[in-house]
Amino acid sequence: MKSKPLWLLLMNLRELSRHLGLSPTTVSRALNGYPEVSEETRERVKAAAQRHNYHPNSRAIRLATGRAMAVGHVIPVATRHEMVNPVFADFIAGAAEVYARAGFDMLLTMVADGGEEKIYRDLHARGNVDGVIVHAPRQDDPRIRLLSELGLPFVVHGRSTGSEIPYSWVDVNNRRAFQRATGFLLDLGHQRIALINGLEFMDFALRRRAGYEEALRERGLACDPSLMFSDEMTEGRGYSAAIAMLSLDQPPTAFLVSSMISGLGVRRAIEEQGMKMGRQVSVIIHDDELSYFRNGEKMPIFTATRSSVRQAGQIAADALLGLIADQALPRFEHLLEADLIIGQSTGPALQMVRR
Amino acid sequence: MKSKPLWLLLMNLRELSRHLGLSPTTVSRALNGYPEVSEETRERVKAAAQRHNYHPNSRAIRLATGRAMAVGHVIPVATRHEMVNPVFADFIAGAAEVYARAGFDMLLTMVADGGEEKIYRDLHARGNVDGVIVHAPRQDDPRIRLLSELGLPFVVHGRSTGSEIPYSWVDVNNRRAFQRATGFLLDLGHQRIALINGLEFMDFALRRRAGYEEALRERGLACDPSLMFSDEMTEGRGYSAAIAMLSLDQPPTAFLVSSMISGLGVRRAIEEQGMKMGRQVSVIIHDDELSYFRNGEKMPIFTATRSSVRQAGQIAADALLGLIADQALPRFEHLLEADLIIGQSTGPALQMVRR
DNA sequence: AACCAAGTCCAAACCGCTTTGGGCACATCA
DNA sequence: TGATGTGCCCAAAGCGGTTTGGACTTGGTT
Repeated sequence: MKSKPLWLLLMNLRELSRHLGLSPTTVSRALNGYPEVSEETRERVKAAAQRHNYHPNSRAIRLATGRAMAVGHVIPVATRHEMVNPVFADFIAGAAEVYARAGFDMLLTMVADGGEEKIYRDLHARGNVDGVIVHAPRQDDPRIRLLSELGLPFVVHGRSTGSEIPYSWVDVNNRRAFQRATGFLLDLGHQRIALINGLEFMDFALRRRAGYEEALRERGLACDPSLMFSDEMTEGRGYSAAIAMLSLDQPPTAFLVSSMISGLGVRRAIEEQGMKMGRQVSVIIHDDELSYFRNGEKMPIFTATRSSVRQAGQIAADALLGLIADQALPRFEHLLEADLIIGQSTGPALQMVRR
Repeated sequence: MKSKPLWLLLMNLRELSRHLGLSPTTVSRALNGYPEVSEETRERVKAAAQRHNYHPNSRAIRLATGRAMAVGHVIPVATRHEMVNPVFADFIAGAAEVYARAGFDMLLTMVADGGEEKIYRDLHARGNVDGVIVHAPRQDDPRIRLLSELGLPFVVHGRSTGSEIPYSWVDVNNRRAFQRATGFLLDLGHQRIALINGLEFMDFALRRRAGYEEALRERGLACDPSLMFSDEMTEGRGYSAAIAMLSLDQPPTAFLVSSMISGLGVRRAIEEQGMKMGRQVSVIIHDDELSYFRNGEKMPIFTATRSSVRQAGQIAADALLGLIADQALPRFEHLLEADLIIGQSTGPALQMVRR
C-alpha cells in the first residue's frame, strides 16, 4: 500500500479536467450527459477523454453514487457430490448479455447448501450488489423471506410453492409441460409411464410431478410409485433408474425424463437392453436447450418439452435491472410455456410381453 | 439519488466509533488487526461491531485501498452456436472456493469471440478487478501480450504454444495424456485409432493431437486424416463423426475422444451399429470430472485420461491471488498429470472384417 | 532531572468520483 | 432601468473507509 500503484498513472477525472482547463464538475457532467454544459464543451470533453484514454474509476463511482452496479448470482452447490447444475452456465450466459449492455457486473458466488443466508446478508450489508438472482428455489424457500426483509431486490428463477410473501420470478410452466407430455404418451397408448425426475425438494421437480400425476388422474390411471424416481439429474442416475425399471415385472413402455442429461442415461439403458428408443420404449425429456446438448441439429432426437434456459436468464436479468432502477415497480411474473417438440424417441405403445 | 437510501441506516464506521467514544481511525485499526491499539480496546471494538451488526462497506474499502478485491473470469462464448463449454462451470466452482476464503469477489464476463480485448482493457482501466483468469487459450493467444502490457496479473488455464512472453499457467499434460492413451490402445493391438478432438485452434486440442501423433509415430504408424476429426465437443458432433468413421471401408477399431460429452455421442454411434464398447470397438475419453458426467460411480465406464478441472480451478485461483498479493512473484507454472483410468470401454483389438 | 522509546489514540488528508449550492454573464421582460 | 431568468461553469462537500503524521501518556535510562 506504500509504493505508488501503477494505475495512478491512469488518467483520472482531475487530470483530465486540468488538461481541459475545466473543473472536474463540468467534465463529469459533460461525460454523463447532464444538460448544464454547452454542447461545444461537451464535445471538447468527449474528445479529450477519448484521446487521453480516460475511463472513470468504477470503485469511485460506486462509492459516490451508493450503487454497486453489480448483481449477484448465488449458486447452490450440492455438497453431497459438489455438483453444479449445467443449466446454470446457460442461464448465466443469457443474463450476462443483459448485464453487459447495462454496464452492470455479474458477481458469482458458489455456496454449499445452507450457507446461503450468510452470503446474502454479507452481499447486502457490504454493498457488493444491487440485487440478486435466486437460483434453484425449493418449496417455501427461506431465501425469499430473507431477501424481502433485507430489502434487496431479487428475481427468482423458478417459483417457490407455499411462499406467502410476494416476489418476482421467471419460470417455465413445468406442471403444464409435463402434463402435456404425459397426455401425449397416453394418447400414443402408453399405460405404464415412468417419471425420472430431479430432486423433489426442488420446486420445479414438484411441479413436474404434479403435472404428470394430474395427466394420469385425468385418464383415471393410478400412479405407480415403482415408476417414479427422483434424484440428481446425471447421466448415471438416469441410466441406473431406467435399468431398474426396465427389469420390473411390468416394465414401463415410456419414460418422462426431467433433463436431457439423465435422458442420455435412459437412452443408454434402453439400447443396452437391445431395444430402440421410439420403438419398444418411448422417451420424452425436458430440453433446456443447453449449449452442449442440442437435441439434434435439424431434427430433434428426443421428443421434448422445450424451453430455453438462456432466454429465461435474459428475462430474469432484465426484470432484476428494472427492479433495481425502481424498487417501487410492481412485482414481475413471467411464465414461459414449454413447446412440445416431437422427435424420434416416441412412438405408439407396443404390446410388451416379458419372459 | 435523492431519497435517502436504505443502507444509510446500516451501521458505518463513524457511527460505530461514536458509540464507542473512539475515533474512526482506532476503530478501523482495531478491526483490521493493526498493532497500534491495545488488546482491551480491540476486544471492546470487536464486540461492539458484532453487537451493532457492523459490516464495512466494501465500496469504500475498495476506493480507499485502491484494490478491487475481485478477480475476473472472462469466458469466451463461441458465437457460432452460443456455446459455453461445460468445463467452465466446474473450473469456476473450484476457483470460487478459493476466492470465497480469501474474501475476493468473482466477476464473470461472457464475451463473444473477438470482443475480449475491450473487456480486459475496461476491466483494468476502470479498476473492477485485481487480476483475471484467461480461459480457453489458443495458439499464440494475443490476450497474453495484452495483459502483460496492461500489467494486470493473470493466470492462464491452459497454455499458449508460441507465446514468446512468459506467463503463469495451470494446465494438464495433454500431450502426454493422449500419448499414453494412444500407446495403451496400440498395446491392445489397435492399429486404426480415431481421434475425435476439440477445435484445433484451441491449444489443448493441438497438444492432444500432438500426443496422439507422436505415439503413432513411435510405433511407426502413419496418421490417417480420415480418422482425425476436430470440432465442438458436443454429443451430436461426437455421434456424427463416429458414424461417419464407422462406415469407412477401413473403420477404426478404437476412438480417442477429447471429452466425456462427445464420448457419449461416440458410444451412441457404436451401439447404434449393434456393437458394444470395449468389445468390437474401444473408446478412451478425456475425463475432466465434470460434476454431471461422472464416469461411473464406483467402476469407471470409460477408460479415460482423468484430471479434475475443478482442482485446476483451485490451483489457478490460488496462484492468481498470490500474484495479486505480490506482483514480483516468479511466474507460476503448474502441470497436472492426467491419470489413465482403465474402464470397460477398452479391450483387445478384434480382427474386424467388413462386408 | 532530562531524555527516549513504547504504547495508544486522534485529526486530517486522502481515494476518485458525484452532486449541491451557488456565481457570473448575458439575454429577456416589465 | 432594474428585475428575472437562463445558460454555463465552479468550489466544496459529500460517499465510507484507510493511512499519515503527530500528540499525549507512561515507564525506563542515563
